[in-house]
This record gives sequence, C-alpha cells and structure tokens, in this order.
Amino acid sequence: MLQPAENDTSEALTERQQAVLDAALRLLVEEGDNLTMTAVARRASCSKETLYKWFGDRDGLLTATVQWQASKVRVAAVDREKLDVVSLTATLERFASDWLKVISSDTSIALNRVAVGHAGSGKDDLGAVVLQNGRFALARRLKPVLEAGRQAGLLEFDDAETAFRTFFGLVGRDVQIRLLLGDRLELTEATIGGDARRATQQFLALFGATTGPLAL
Amino acid sequence: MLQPAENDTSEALTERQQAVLDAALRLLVEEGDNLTMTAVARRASCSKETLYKWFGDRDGLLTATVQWQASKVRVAAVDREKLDVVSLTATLERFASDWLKVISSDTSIALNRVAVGHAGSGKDDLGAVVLQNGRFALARRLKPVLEAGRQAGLLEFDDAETAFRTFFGLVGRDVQIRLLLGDRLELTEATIGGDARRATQQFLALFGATTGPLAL
DNA sequence: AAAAGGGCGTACCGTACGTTACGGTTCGGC
DNA sequence: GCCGAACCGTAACGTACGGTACGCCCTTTT
Repeated sequence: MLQPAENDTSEALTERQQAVLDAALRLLVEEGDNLTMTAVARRASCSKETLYKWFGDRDGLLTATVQWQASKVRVAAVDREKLDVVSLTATLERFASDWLKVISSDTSIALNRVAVGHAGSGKDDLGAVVLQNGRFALARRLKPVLEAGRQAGLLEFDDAETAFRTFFGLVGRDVQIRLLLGDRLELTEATIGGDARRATQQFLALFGATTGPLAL
Repeated sequence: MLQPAENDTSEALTERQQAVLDAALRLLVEEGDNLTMTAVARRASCSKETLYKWFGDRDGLLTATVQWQASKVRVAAVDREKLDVVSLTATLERFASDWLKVISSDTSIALNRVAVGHAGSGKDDLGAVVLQNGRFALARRLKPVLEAGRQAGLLEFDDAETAFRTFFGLVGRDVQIRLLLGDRLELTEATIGGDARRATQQFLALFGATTGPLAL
C-alpha cells in the first residue's frame, strides 16, 4: 500500500468519459455524498445506462471520479536544484504553500469527505486512493528533497519519514480536520504564504544543520 | 462558535436513555453511518417509537449520541502546578499522549467519520459538536498551561493560539487524517509515548525561552 | 383491582434511490 | 440508403430505510 503503482488511472478514458467524470466531480463538490446517479446523468447529459455500462455501479463511478481528479493533480517533480540554503527554503515553502492550497480547495475537501465517509464500510477503497494521491504522494515528492538537503549538509535527521511527518504536521496543523468538519476558515493567499514561511522556518529550526538560529 | 457553552448535554438523561445512547454509540463504531434506526432499536432492546419520541429523528439520535460521548470525555483541567521546566514538560507530554490516545481510539475515529460525512450537507451540526469537544476543547485546556509557561519565563511566543496550533500539528501530524481515511496505523502505548516526547521536545525547541538546546 | 402510562415488538406506509429495461436517435461503415 | 453500435431520455422495478401506528406487557398509582 505504500510504494505501489503510479496509478495511470487515465487508462483509456475517452474525452466524453472525462467530461462525464468532470460533471460528477462538480456535482460531488456541490452535493457531497448525496449525489444520485440520476443527478449525475442529468448533469452530464448522458443516460444512466451509460453510467452503469462505463463504471459498473455507484461506487465504481465514485472511485473513477476521485481517481480522475487525482490524475489531474499529478504535479511535476522538483527538478534537481543547486541546493543552497536559500533554494532549499524556497522549495520547502513552495511545497507547504501548494499543499495548503490543495487541502483548502473545495474539491479536495469534498473528495476527502466522501473518502472518509466510505472508509468505515470497506466497500470501496476511496480512502486508500485519496491517501495515496494525497499524503503519500506528497511524501514521495518531498523526501528526495529532504535527502538531498541532508546530502548537502543542510539538514540533519535520522529518518526521512519522521522528518517528513514533522514537516507535514507543521504545515497542516489543524487546518485539514477543521475544514473537513465544516469549520469556516478562510485561507487567503496571504495567510497561506505566511503559514508556509512559518512552517518552513520552524522545520529548519528543528532539522537545519547547525546553521545559527534563523530568525523566526 | 468558539467559546460557547460548556454544553451540559447530560441534561435530563435517564439511565435508560444513556444505555440506549451507549448502544447507539457501539453500533456507530461498528457500522459507521450505515446504522439504521431498526438496528439501534434492536441493539438497545427498545422500540423505534421510543427512539423517535426521545430523540426526534435520526439526526437527533446521532447528535445526542455524539454529545453523550463528548460529555463522557470531559477531562479534569490541569491543576495549577509549580511550573518548572520539568513539570511543564511532563504536562505537555501528558496532553500529547492523551490526545493521541483519543484520536486513535475506535470511537473517536467513528465519530469523526460521521461528523465529517455530515459536514457537507448542513442538516445537523455534528461537525461543530465534534470540533467543539475535540480540537477546541483541547485548546481551551492547553492554552492556560502555555500562558502560565510564558508567565514563568519558560516559554516565548506572541500568540497563544499560534503556539497551540503548532503544538497540535507536532503531535497529530498525519495521524488523524490517515486513520480517518482508513489507513491501518497501530499506535501502541510505546509509540504514543515516544511521539508525545518527541513532539514536546520539538515544541520546546521552538518556543522554549533561551534554554540551551534540548537534546532531540 | 382497575386504570393509566411507559415502553417493547412488530407490522405497515411512503419515498428515495440504485439498478435495469426499452424505445428513439445519431453516426460510422458498407 | 441500410445496419448495427453507441448512446440519450425516461419509465419501471425492487428494496432499504426513515418514520408511524397499534397491540400487548409490565409497573405504578389510587
């Protein structure tokens, strides 16, 4: 469940099918898990029969939808940088900021909501999918950066996983759970930027290699 | 939504009613949001009619259940301590450890799952209730400690809220979201203890007042 | 002891929704 | 121009479940 499969979910998805999934996705954001097959069909201007032929059943449609969204988010990996302390800082800030933007987006919230809801009754693997394309994808992309930072003598840690999880915590804090639970919590561009900077500085303060105390 | 109401939800709950809610709670843990009124009635050995008379409707039963659980968790506030660095550390570790135990418990996971699920379609306020008795209750109990630590010159921060949120992030990291999304993730007593210690040390490293670097 | 109320068990009703079936339409290939 | 495939729109089916009604028991009250 950890390292598997760059799931190339976009396997054989016709234009039309993608359009349908987009419609489903929009509806999912608006209606949450209450969306009905009829509603999706109407919104996508397709017949229910087609939905069932393509996606099997409701759960199939849902997982296809979340995988479709996941496939759209796949971000370019960070290119090998020169790796001084300033570029490392910039990279971390960028990660933090991007991540905050993602988890505070309407679609992410909606997707996580249904995934969490379904996670209890093991009918589908929505939870695993979201986890895979969320938290674990982030780790996969960030760890190389951390390792490189350590190689370059800029960072100090024993376990990249632990370091990553600390960074994750410093960035996300209570944001995601609050949003998922319906707390209004406006993250403006500015707030996100500030939080990203703060998290990065805190992370460097904890894991930076003997670089004199950075001003918080 | 922030400071309101020590919700004395236990207002007029007969023994029998509490027993019914306990049954509902157990069922909620097992079945998630799929629980049916019939199932609750059977499990509690009561009639559906009674359920409806007591709790109005399904949502009423659900909110009553989560409030009932919340009322059980209400922990004793920390007693004014002597406030040296070691007692502060101990207190923080205790908070961290307790919190990790809570969020990794079956009932907390189940409750958060339904609350998150319902948070989208604003029929009830499960999300608010959970938030209030989870994240916000923790803040209310921890902030005084932080403030006291600052008064005593042990901690340094501008905003208690910000400091708290950082602590929250350092303790929780990715644990809650992973559990909610169905990730197996066993938190043994030992792991929790270690995490609590690590989080506390990191927090002190970030907010401790000029106390020479604590060994991480 | 009769009456009344609280509560259990069960049967019942209405509806929403997942799933299927069907007739009509468009479109590419012959 | 004809055939079949794919697909749209909609009607129809089956079921699960929220909510209600009713009969019976048991306990308490007078």
